[in-house]
Amino acid sequence: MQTGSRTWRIGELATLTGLTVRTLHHYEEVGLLVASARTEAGHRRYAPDDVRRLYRILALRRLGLPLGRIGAVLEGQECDPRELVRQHLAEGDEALAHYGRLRSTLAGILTALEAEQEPSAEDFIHAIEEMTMHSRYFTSEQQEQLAQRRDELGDEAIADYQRQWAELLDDVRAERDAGADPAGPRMQ
Amino acid sequence: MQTGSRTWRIGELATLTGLTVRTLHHYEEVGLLVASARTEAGHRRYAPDDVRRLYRILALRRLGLPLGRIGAVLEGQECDPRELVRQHLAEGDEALAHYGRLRSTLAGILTALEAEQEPSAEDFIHAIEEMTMHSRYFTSEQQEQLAQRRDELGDEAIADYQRQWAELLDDVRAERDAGADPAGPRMQ
DNA sequence: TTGCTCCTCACGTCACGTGAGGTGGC
DNA sequence: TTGCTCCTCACGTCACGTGAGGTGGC
Repeated sequence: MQTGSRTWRIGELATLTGLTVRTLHHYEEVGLLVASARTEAGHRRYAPDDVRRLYRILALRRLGLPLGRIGAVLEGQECDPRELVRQHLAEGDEALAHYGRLRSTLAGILTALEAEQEPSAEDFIHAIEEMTMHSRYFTSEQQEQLAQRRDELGDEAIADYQRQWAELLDDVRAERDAGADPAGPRMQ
Repeated sequence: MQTGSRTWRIGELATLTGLTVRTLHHYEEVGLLVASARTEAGHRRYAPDDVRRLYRILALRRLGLPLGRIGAVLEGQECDPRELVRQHLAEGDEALAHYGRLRSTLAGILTALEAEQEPSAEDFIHAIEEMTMHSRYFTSEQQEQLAQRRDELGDEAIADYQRQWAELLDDVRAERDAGADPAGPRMQ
């Protein structure tokens, strides 16, 4: 234990790992990495065991685990690591699929905007509305929400919901077309 | 202006959009969507124009824009929407590439873990270390950081840095192998 | 003695969630 | 009168960033 082995100062670890000093402070605050010693003046001294732990923290962090999970893994609290990795993969793949859809939407918007020479914010909003709202009034996320609610509320509630949305948008559209807005070239 | 057109209560909009009431409160706090009227008792009343604005907010939010940017777009402050979309695509694609690398790492870890029957946290950490640290001591993100620093600090500083990391890990390893740790089956 | 590093508060970020405690409208 | 909805604080979340104001070590 008390072999005179090398210790590291906080700034050294920060430089070596690319973390900031504040980040190491934070890890200590949440109990993830507590310097095993202090000098008389209160300066942190990290022992080799601390460095080993930090090294593992960084590895786990690279996987995108939140700090709490990292702590649990290091304390051996994580019951089945396979399950953790599987969940993590599933979440990542879902995000991936989500971005796939978003990406094609964005690309479509960009194409539409590039057809104009000096696109205005109005054009932008129009392009977005066209691209994102094409499935009648519902986006895919909203449809997922709907699917959930269908279970909770039943079909007729959903039908009612859809009727309300349609009514709402019709009202809004009617309002606009009534020309109550004298603000000029609202529609080109 | 004062046509007796329909108004909506905050709860109605929440139900219709799938947002929470709190979220609508928040949008008002940050000035993104302020109800255009209040009842005597202070209850918010949303006019058709408000609903139209909310509709656009939701469309822009689906693109993953932060609320501040959404506000800027709606006020016409966003100078070139094409540039915004391009940036957004670039950021997304970078995240996509990042996840691609992470995904294969995760899959490798999972394969390694599934070879065991009852993997321990130790196995987990080992698998991660193997997978994430294979490029000598540096992960790809750290290598990017290094590339940046190389410009700032110069090559010999980087070489020094690498020497320190190697030395550090050697020290730590020597410490471990010296058997100062009586905690049992640390290495299988 | 001059810098550079270190220390501890403590507030800010982002988009809300989650009560607490009280009132309005059908 | 009973619920359901609405209101305004105000703190919590997550992983730190960013000063403020002061001390330690070569």
